[in-house]
Amino acid sequence: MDELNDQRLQRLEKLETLKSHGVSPYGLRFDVTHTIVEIHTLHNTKKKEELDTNHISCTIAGRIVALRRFGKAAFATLQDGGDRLQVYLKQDLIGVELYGISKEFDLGDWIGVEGRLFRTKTDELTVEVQRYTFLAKGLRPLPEKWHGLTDIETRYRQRYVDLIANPDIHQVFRSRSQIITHIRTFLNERGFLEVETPMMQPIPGGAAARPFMTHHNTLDIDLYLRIAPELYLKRLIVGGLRRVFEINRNFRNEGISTIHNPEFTMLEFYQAYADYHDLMQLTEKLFSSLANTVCGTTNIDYQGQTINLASPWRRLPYLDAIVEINQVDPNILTNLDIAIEVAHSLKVHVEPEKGLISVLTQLFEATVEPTLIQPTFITDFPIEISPLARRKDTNPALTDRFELFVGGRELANGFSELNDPIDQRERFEGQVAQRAAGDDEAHYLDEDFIRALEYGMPPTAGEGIGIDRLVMLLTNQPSIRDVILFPQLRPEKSS
RNA sequence: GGGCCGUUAGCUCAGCUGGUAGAGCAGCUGACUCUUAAUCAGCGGGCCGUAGGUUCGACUCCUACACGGCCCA
Repeated sequence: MDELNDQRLQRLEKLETLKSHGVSPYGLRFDVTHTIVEIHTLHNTKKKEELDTNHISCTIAGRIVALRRFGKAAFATLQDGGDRLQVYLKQDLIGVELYGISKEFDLGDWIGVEGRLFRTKTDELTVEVQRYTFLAKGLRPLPEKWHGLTDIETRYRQRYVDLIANPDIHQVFRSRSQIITHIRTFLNERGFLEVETPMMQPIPGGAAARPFMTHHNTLDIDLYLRIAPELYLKRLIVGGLRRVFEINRNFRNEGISTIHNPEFTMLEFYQAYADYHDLMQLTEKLFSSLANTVCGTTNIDYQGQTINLASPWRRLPYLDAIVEINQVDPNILTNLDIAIEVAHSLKVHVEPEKGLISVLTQLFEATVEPTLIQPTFITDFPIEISPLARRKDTNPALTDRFELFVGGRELANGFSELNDPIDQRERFEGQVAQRAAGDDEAHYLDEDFIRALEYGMPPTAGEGIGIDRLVMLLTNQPSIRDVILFPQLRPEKSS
């Protein structure tokens, strides 16, 4: 428990004062006629004279976030859903008794008011209060009115205070909801079926990542929180669902950073009879329609950079990108020694003992990714790092796969799915060997998934899009914690 | 895991080469019936992140730890 500071004690006393006057500090249901934003939308354009001749009554509710008293009159600012409206209390209008009780108002209290709309001398739209009622007494002081709450730790730990003190952030989370709604509509219109697949999986599959583990007592089995829904969604394609998608949480037991939260939201969708080229086009359409809906333009600003999401986007093969962007000897792609040498000259930390592909991957992450500011599809990933993707017909060492980068970050990953069960088994066995060699991010062998493929999966393309990073991009937020309401932190107290 | 930075009143922040802890907002008392960072007069409020150490004396210097941020691996 928090210490009882003087301001809390004073508010607890006010609570008793209210009760002694027969006023309940915590109200029951309250019928509002308008939200505050509705008042603004309906009446913002109405002039002073119009409001004086046509009485407009309303009943609204909100939290007191500013209070200015003048003896026998007072102005209060109510905040509701991030929007604000001024109300005016006058002793002459509401009577000595009710006005007297309003002296117990504190910043942070919820009240409901009934009254008439008018404009003040300074032309501010205001409710002239005829009646008011306490809805909830606030016992803790609010952050300062001018600077708001800036302490990042408190903002994340006590998001409710952040939402009170910094109403601007409401828009970020409204945009987040709008984005997800738009995606659902976009996919529904194209015949995709929304499904839900297990969050608790006996074999965590579909990605290279460390899982969280839990235990089911009755079955007495260990289960993993999913790192991806991929293998389950493809089982549904086998079953004939044809077009499916899922928007839900994935869990990865890894580091936390401005672009990583242990639980994060992923969209995955699968389309039978399609290939990765189809998905690239679909992704361009989805992103530009999202940008138009959320930002009103496809030319968006992200942290000082202008990003143009209008299609078409650049497509660049993975290996070419490493050579082209670094302007280096193409022989790095086939010769480990040259690759190591180049990595050293570029001051990129690599682990040569893990082989050529690992060195190239590290080179790619360090030197290519940060340069991909404008939307770019990197294509044709090596087979070693794509164990679920279809081989290229033209080059069996590469896959029909792409990753989308925007603002220097990976936002999406898609490919033509591997639907050959024999090849899939070999790929899994390669992963199992890597796991045995100490790679704890390598994929597990999922026998039931192979069995499903043996029933036959039509040619299919599938893609995953990181929703949190997408929201960061479209709302211009620098950290994933700014688009997740309750980001993961260490507990406040050790006890 | 490593480096750097931060942690002082409810909030936002000062606090010098070590010498009794400061402001603004918020709060309390009083005045004020159109204010909007209201104004005016007065008053309270501190485990200076935690634990050690150095010192006559530590918010200040040192060490460890906790929590957070940024960067790197």
